[in-house]
Amino acid sequence: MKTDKNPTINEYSEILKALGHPVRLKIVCGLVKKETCNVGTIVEKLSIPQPTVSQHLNILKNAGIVTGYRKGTQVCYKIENAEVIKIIENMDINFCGEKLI
Amino acid sequence: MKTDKNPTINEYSEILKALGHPVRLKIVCGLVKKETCNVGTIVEKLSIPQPTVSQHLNILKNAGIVTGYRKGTQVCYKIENAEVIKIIENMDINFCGEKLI
DNA sequence: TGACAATATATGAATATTAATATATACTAA
DNA sequence: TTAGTATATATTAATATTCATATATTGTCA
Repeated sequence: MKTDKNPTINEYSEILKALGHPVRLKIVCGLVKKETCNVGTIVEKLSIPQPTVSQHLNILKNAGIVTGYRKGTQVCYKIENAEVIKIIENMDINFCGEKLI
Repeated sequence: MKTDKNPTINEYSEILKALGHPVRLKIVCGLVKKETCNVGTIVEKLSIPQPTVSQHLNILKNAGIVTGYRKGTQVCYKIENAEVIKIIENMDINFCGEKLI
């Protein structure tokens, strides 16, 4: 309840909008479970073209949800935002065999 | 954890997408607090044209988030989805004087 | 019934999103 | 330096969203 630094309605709606795409939600759920993941692994697991994945990661980055850090030739992404972890962990998702990352 | 009837990733992304708009998030947060509200009141409180409000309510209805019921000449909306209440109540929103509904 | 109030729907223009292809950049190893 | 791997960015066409105006529908009451 440190109300002051909490996200405003507009900030939350930005976050929810970014999470409101199946590919991005899979990525974020995966990162909540895995802590960290590089781009190539996401590309493989989701079977989506690499530029498309980078574009989605960029949207998540702009929403303040993830950050990336270099690790040699790869870039690893992780969740940046504690609020988002709370939101995701609070949802009872039925993964029904769905593969994440 | 009755995993079977919980929303899937795709269903959740639909919900989050619907919540990912400042006007709709205000409406939903307001309904979580107020239990129920008619269209006219939302129009007044948010100072947004009536058709625009009806359109947003329709999006929320299609996402399974709210339902409306007639009460004489008015239509009252309320939250339909328990998952959504959980999501909203779990968020630490800084309303900073923002008026809801 | 007619008039009015409350809400919904239709339409369309402006804008945004999505996702693919092509290309550029950054790092590593030889 | 060069080649190769990993990732990012640019561009673009298709599609979707947003939001306003105009109009239709539904219910109430005299």
